[in-house]
Amino acid sequence: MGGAQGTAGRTAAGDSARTQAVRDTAARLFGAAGYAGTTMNDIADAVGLLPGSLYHHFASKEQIAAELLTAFGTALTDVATAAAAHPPEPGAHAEQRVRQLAADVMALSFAHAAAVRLRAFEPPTVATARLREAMQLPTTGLERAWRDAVDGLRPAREGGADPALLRFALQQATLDASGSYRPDRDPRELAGHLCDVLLHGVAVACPPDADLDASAASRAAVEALAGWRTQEPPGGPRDRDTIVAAARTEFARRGYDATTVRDIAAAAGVRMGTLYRRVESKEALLREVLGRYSGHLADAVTAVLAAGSGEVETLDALARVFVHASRRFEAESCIVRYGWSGREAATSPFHDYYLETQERLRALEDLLARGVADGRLSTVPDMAWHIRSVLWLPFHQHARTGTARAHAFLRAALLRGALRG
Amino acid sequence: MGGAQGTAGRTAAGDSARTQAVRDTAARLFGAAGYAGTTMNDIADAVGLLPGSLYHHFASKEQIAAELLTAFGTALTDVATAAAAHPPEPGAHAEQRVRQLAADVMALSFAHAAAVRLRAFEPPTVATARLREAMQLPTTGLERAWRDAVDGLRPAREGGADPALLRFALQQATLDASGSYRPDRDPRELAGHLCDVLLHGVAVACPPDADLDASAASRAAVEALAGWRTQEPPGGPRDRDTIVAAARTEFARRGYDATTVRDIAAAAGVRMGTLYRRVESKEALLREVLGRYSGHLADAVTAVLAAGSGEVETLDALARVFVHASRRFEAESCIVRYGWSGREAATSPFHDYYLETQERLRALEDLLARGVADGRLSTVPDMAWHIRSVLWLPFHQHARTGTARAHAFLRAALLRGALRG
DNA sequence: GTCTATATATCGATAGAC
DNA sequence: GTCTATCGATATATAGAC
Repeated sequence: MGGAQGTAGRTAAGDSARTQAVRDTAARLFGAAGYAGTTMNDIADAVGLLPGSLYHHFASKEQIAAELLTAFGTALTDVATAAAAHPPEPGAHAEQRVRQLAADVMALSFAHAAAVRLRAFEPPTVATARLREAMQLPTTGLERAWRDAVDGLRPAREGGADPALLRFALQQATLDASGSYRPDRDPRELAGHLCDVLLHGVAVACPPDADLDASAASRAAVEALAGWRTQEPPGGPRDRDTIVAAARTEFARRGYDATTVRDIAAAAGVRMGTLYRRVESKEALLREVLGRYSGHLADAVTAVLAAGSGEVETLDALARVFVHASRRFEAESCIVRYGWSGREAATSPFHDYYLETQERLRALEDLLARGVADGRLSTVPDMAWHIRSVLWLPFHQHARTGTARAHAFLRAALLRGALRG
Repeated sequence: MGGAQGTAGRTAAGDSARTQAVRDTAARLFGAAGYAGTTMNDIADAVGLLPGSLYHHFASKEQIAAELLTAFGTALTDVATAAAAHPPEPGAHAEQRVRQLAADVMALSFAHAAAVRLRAFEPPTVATARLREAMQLPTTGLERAWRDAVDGLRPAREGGADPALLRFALQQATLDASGSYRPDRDPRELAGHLCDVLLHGVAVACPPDADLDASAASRAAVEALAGWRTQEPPGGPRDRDTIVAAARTEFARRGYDATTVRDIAAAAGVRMGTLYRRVESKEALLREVLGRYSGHLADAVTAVLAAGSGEVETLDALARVFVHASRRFEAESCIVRYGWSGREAATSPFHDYYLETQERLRALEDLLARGVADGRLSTVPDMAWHIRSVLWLPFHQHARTGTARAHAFLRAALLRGALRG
């Protein structure tokens, strides 16, 4: 197995060419704009039909999405089954097995980008019961495959990368890859470079923990993190901030698109009239939530970069920042994850946030370039993208993983390399 | 109790005037055009709102209908409870009790015409589960009230009117009255005249059964009924007649509006293309079904009227005809029952059939007028309407009632009077 | 298999009554 | 200042016809 997993993975025997065209078009649009963000009208326009005619091919919008998810699940099971067919062997082959699995899964993630988007980037509350069921991919086989593959690696040294977190990172990053990388890249090459980063690390020589903890960048990070803790006291019950806080919670639960102004008003305990007296629009609420979030992030990142430490120490401090950010701003992480679609459109309320993340990515690229230039960092193609996707992994979602353990893993894997001795 | 049961029966405390206006308007339109025949757009137009604005007042179209049905059920229970409060006494008061109950129920039927229409004249298949549940009126109390009232009447002579069928006729005719009479009549007067007809009969002197059976009208009726039995042999499987027969069955099951052309094609075992090759339109199918039906009815009625018997014998023969028609053309009876709304519109596919029923009603009126003129029939206001509603009662729906027993009941009640000695 | 017409329903936003 | 009732736009879906 392994190889090409093109649109063939989504075809169903016996379907007419037009039915297939509808499915493919829907997949493209779902992948780009999400389920709620894609209307039957959009699909019909793109295919060249009238909206009602779609219902000759599919019983409902939901059914199209469910079929895409099912096809993805089937393909994943096939990959896991093929991986299980070759029992793991310790030693030299082990790394190759991990790389093979990463490449296979990442290829699937790209081939089924719509399903990935639906499963991982769509808030569960917008989906009906049937669609939620289809979102539950059969990942037990895949988890077993990752466990076998990672267990085959040379046992970690004392203080090395936590194998459980390594499994988690590899599985999560490869499965959701199509949401983290640009679609024109080769997923198998990306998988290889991601493995380079996680298994071998990017620091040519890495200082001991004590030195990293004592760096100026680290101290700047810790200080910025302390600033995040300042919680504004909740004002009066009908205060504007109360509404913003309610919007934040609701956006995180349902996603921006699926959250109605009525939801927010109900959660804030006010009526529509009051809400619209306090805030301009639903979009303004999102901009405010994202603005505060991005401001906090920018403060911390700027402080770390300005501390003047070496590139390795700076990268370590950034890891500390992002690990804490995933926790402290879990709601905002959900919001941007769900709302990531259409981010590039200038009219999108996510656009400003998107631009700021692009700025931070460029700053990271500059940092890495300096590190490569002065010989402190090894180089890998698209290194900034890989590092960003690893820094943003939701480690806190993995059972009992606190920020300290997550940060320790990032040091061990990202800087020193999970396989390095 | 008893008295006025105007729109007050449908009001709900705490509703705004507009909400009440929406409910009342919906009731009016549902009563006139049925559930499927009334759109939210129609209601909104009539109230002076946009369709979407209706959803501020009611969660769904279904909810409006369910509230109307519930209000009708509550009012019926109140009537039954009030009737039970006065235990029945044998003797002179008994007839008055029956008349009181008939008047009360018929008044409710008129005040809740929309609910009556929804419950009795709407095919169950168009309703959702929740609406079907609301259609199940709490009639056990009412049945008990009718049993008590009718049992209080003087026991029937040997060969007199069957008390069970008398209960059935009174309950059915009063409950569905708003579907059988014009809405501008006073329901309490109508109830009184209906009781006159059923309890005292319209024949001044009624010949014995043997003479009725031997009349020329009776022989003409029996001969016409035999003609109905000629079943056209079902042609080829894709024959036009096969499609017409399938349409007849489907229309009866779901009602004309709710039956789709796809339903008919599936039932006939043909594809849409074949169907449209054989028949002109869905409407043409209905016209053909109703045309055959009306033709058979007209043949029988014309033959009976042309037999030249006396008015009493002729009426008895007509009773025979309609009792058999309810059975032989049960499907058609359902179809016209469900499709009765909008019958007066010239564009309605039911219009032709409606005109023919009007003709038959006029013929019945002429017959009755002759009978009154020559002293053979007693006179009651709107007599033809009452007789028609009794002749069309679906006796076969009452447990184990065959045509012979139903015809015997009509002779005993309609001609001789259930109470006459 | 597709079109045209139209159904029920939702949602962001706002005007105006209280 | 607050909230109710409304609009305008648009969503998903169905059905007759060809």
